[in-house]
Amino acid sequence: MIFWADKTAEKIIRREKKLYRTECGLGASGIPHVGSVGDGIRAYAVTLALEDRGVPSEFVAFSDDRDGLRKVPRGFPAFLEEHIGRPVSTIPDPFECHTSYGEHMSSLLLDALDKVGVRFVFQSGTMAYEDGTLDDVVVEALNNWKEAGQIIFEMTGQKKYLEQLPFNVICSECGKIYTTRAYEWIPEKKKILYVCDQEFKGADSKTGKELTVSGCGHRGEASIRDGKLTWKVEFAARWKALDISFEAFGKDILDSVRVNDHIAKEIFHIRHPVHAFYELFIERGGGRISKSKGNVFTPQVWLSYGSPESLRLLMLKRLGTTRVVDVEEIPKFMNEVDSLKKIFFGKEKITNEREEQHVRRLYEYVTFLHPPDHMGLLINYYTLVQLARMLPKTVENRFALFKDILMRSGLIDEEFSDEELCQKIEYATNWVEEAEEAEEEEVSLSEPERSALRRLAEKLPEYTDGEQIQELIFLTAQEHQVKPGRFFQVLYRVVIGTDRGPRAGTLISGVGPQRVSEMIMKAI
RNA sequence: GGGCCUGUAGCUCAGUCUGGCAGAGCAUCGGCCUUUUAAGCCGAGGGUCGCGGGUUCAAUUCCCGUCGGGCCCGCCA
Repeated sequence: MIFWADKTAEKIIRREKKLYRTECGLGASGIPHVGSVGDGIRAYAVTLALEDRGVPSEFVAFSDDRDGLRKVPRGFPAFLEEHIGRPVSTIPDPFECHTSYGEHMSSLLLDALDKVGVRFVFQSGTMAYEDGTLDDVVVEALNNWKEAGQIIFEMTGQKKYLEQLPFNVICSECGKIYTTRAYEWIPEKKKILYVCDQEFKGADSKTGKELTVSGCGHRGEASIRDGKLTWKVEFAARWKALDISFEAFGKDILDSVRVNDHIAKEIFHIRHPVHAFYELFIERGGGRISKSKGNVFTPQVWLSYGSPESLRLLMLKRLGTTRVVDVEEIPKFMNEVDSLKKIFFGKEKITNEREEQHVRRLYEYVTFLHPPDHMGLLINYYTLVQLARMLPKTVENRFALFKDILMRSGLIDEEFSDEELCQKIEYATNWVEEAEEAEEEEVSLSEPERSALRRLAEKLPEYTDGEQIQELIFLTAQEHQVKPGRFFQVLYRVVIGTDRGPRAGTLISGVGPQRVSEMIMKAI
């Protein structure tokens, strides 16, 4: 097997379990970035690979909703400032539609996973602590906290946990989790002594100002359910408690994972899960999105311009290399899905047999191992973008026009459903309206060109036939001593904003001569 | 201070794991609808695979070094 998820599954399956669980952590402290669904999609791919081998598997989405809020996200209400340092599951939902801030955020991610077609079992971190799921592993960690602290120190040089328990208590007075220091573990009572005397630096991303959050000074005694393990041991703890066989992770938490792998072995006496390491995504420009609207690049944004398949492709294709990802990449991935599909259905050949196998398997995973029976619609995304550019949403019979132009130009002749086409048109339309960089190049017109355009605009409404319109354009150009080539270029620029396009007559008769006439008049 | 990714055609990148004539898309150029710009088709040009060494019959691929681009960790979660 040559696909990474299959290789990973082969490794995992040697562990001989009844049920193989894959896992990913879900951040719940901010609006999820498109990269955040990657963990889930990758873990789910491994679950599919395991099931494909006939063993049961499930994917657990573990929400880190007991993590504290460290900064107020851009555009969020100011009252959140006073909640900095508290677990996100105890902070009110600023949108008032969920029971907490944390629940709101993780619901966004779960919604995205759902839309992408990932099946998962949800586990709230807060619940896992509160209902005792993690009791045993917390006790085990705390009983060995000195040793754990030593491991952390040796691996990272961090001295903090030589002196304090790897456990963040939620202060019973002020409710903050990042300002406490747990200094004593009383095994026989299963109690933790702590003091709320720490400082940490949060931030308000709106103002950019740094906020120092201080503890309230409270001293208290906490139970093992009144806080959470620190990340450096928590992963290992939940791997054990939930019996996790696989977890992917990004470069940002590489250190934590290394430590946890070690902790898993030394403290919890389990084999750490099989991992898949991936590089992070970086954003280049972000297009218009972030600039004008202050939007972050969420999975939902991706899914408004691209299909679930395209997003899966992004996440599954390659793990190990840094990728630039922004909205401009979406059309490329849409087209790549089509090209994988072509190869899968044998419409296009790859000479390298190995590569062909890889591509076919990749396509299967892009469909989450449910490839369609028929190839269906293949259409270049940019083609739809161009069409969408000249057929605004308000045009009557928009879908019929799209279809007609595409059919007539022979771009779609395979079997496909209207639904399929409609969906792709919608993606491209959203793309044109929101994501495309408007390249408003001024058309500099010479006098003859201007008068030729005016003349054309006057005559156009009298015509309906594409061929005759084509003829009209040509004659108009000649009458005004404009080179036809130049005139067509000008015309395309005025009508659809590019230098070239489909046969002009067909195009104009499709869009409607009256409409085009108005567009020309407006432009000159 | 520690670590990761990356450098291949004008541009964006495959290919490197598993060594075997250097690839795609876009762009460029030429040709093709009886006069025109054809979201199409056919064809062409274009690369010292960052640089220097090593291993090998053979290196873009493996090893060592080096230079450039970028990122993560070094608070915490």
